[in-house]
Amino acid sequence: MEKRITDALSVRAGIDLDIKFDFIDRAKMGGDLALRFPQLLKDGGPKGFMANHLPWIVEILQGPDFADAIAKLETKGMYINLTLSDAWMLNGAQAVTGIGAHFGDSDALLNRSAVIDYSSPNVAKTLHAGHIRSTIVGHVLSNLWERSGADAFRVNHINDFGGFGFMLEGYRRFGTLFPADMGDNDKLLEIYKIRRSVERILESKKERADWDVEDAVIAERYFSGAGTLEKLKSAVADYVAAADARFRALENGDAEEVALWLEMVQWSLAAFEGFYDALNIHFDLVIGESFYYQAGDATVDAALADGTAVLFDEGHAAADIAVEEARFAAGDITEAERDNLIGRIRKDIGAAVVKLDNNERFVVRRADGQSIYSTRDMGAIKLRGEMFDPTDVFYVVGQEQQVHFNRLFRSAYATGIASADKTQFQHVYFGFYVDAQTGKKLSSRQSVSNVTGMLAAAKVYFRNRLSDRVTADEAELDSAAQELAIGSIVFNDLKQDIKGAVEIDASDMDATIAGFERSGGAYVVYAACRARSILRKNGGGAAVLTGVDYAIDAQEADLLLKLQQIPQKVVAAAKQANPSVLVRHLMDVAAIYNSYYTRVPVIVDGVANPARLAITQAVQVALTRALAICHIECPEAI
RNA sequence: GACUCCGUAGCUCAGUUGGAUAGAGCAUCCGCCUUCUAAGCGGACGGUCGCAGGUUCGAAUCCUGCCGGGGUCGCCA
Repeated sequence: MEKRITDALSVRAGIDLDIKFDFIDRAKMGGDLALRFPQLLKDGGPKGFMANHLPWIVEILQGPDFADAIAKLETKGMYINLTLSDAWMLNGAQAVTGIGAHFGDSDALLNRSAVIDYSSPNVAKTLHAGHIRSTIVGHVLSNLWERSGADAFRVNHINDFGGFGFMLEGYRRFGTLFPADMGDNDKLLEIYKIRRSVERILESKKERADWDVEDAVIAERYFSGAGTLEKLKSAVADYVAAADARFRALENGDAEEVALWLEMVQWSLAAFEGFYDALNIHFDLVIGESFYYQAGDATVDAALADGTAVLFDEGHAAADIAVEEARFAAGDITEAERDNLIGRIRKDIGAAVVKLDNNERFVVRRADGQSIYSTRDMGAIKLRGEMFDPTDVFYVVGQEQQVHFNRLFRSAYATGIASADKTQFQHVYFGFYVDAQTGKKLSSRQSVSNVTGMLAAAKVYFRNRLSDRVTADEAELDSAAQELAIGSIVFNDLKQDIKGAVEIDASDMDATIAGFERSGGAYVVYAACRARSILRKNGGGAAVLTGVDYAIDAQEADLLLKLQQIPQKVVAAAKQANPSVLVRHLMDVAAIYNSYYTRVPVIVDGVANPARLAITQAVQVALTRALAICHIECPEAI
């Protein structure tokens, strides 16, 4: 419809018109569709437009070409409000039902191919709440791109390499000290905990009496005899040196280290699988960052060879320091800033860096020759370019990594491993789960960050709610509860702009899950189930509209127009990398349908009204399919 | 301090890229289950769009400067 109008009016105007179509409310504004013409408005503002352009536009729209679709046309100032015909509305409803399982699909992004990098758990660390967000947002973003016609490649970039020297060394060094009943993966988590505990103590620079109680227990268990800050410091230094040696051996392919590393990675992956199964989310490609190590190293060597990266030596540092001195002398930065920047410049001496504008650097290899995550991220960009030839690459990772990705993307262009003409990179970041009480980010120590616990609690919650109101066998109740649990967590994550924080009440899991339920996921699912219930009662027969003369009312018009907009919303959500664009629209649809359902009976005295049945079929199909794009399944009955 | 995100109703958030009288949900209050599922529906109450300037026929939206909050600050990932 929009295209039809744009084409017809553009021919007459002699230019490609960019028309804004606003969907409006019959009850409030007296129409379905409002037209606005920003280009024609430029000359002379609203008054000029009304004098020079309005008459011919009205003439065309009221002419025979649009008689089938436009029932009424009104002008209000600079707006042209159209009321669409009843027949056009009902045809639209029939079309939605006809498209069925493919409703929501379009070819808007047909020539694009997207790599979506999401979830990215750390081997040997516990999955925290942020991984749920990344996993859900990344998965739904992939769905959105796929359904908009693009190729979407779902990639899980497992962090299986960085810091692994600590694991390899720790596993041997602390092996006899672990509790006897500790499982393999838990040992890895324990090693990480040891490292964090002693780091915290050393950072605090406090003596034994003032150590954090939990940290002190760990330190004493695994570093026996290190009862003073000084002794602990040297014991840890010894551990770090040994860990570095292990990591170097791993990088160099030492058979024994590689074998143990592979075994450890498997322990973690097995633990992650449980989480992905519970969410029913899977990937096209699960590759550890270790896979990209050699490619990354080669990328750095190539960049060093062609001069896009440099071994940052005293000379480079002196030049950069001179720049900062000059900025200080010119009064652009304060003395403290200058000292801070110079400190950082000195720190980078010896490392391989990509020089960026604004006197920034991106370290791509450590001074001691070891790779870091940026090395491997560069390798990943190179190899993915060869594997997928993407037009768009999304990294669905928390907002705390903004600086890293900003520099990574600039470095990718600077070193030529990606071309700005061809590939767009985007860091899709999201807010944290925060404590509802304090507004602060939840720490990984807090129990709610245990993802499997959250899912299990949600399932129990919905299982109890269901058994109160539905009679079904145990298996059906279980699967419905599982779908609602996933659906409500997913919906809660996607209902608002993903940049925002999600509040969790860490002290009360039931209240938290109830909050998820209220956030709207169950509401939308419920609307779809009611529609299905009517269709079931009618015996599943399709609506026959031949010879039906039915006057569409204002609410029906609103509902049907909203359904028609869903495919556009899918595309908009994909392009903006923001699923909430679609989710909010679905909440609107559900609200209108719930009201309609209560107000207007479809089946009276055992006979279904064909037009209302057609509308109900369309709503059922549209909601179910659109929710599926958002990774929310509708149970048969709730 | 630098960078970045945010500030709209008591609370949580929308606001279609500068257009019509700024919208939802929750909370509060009033009504509705003998009628296709009440996880629902109808109604009421509630706003100086952080503050101050500027651009424009027109600003919650764009620009500048303040104020307040979250996050990050790099050879960890």
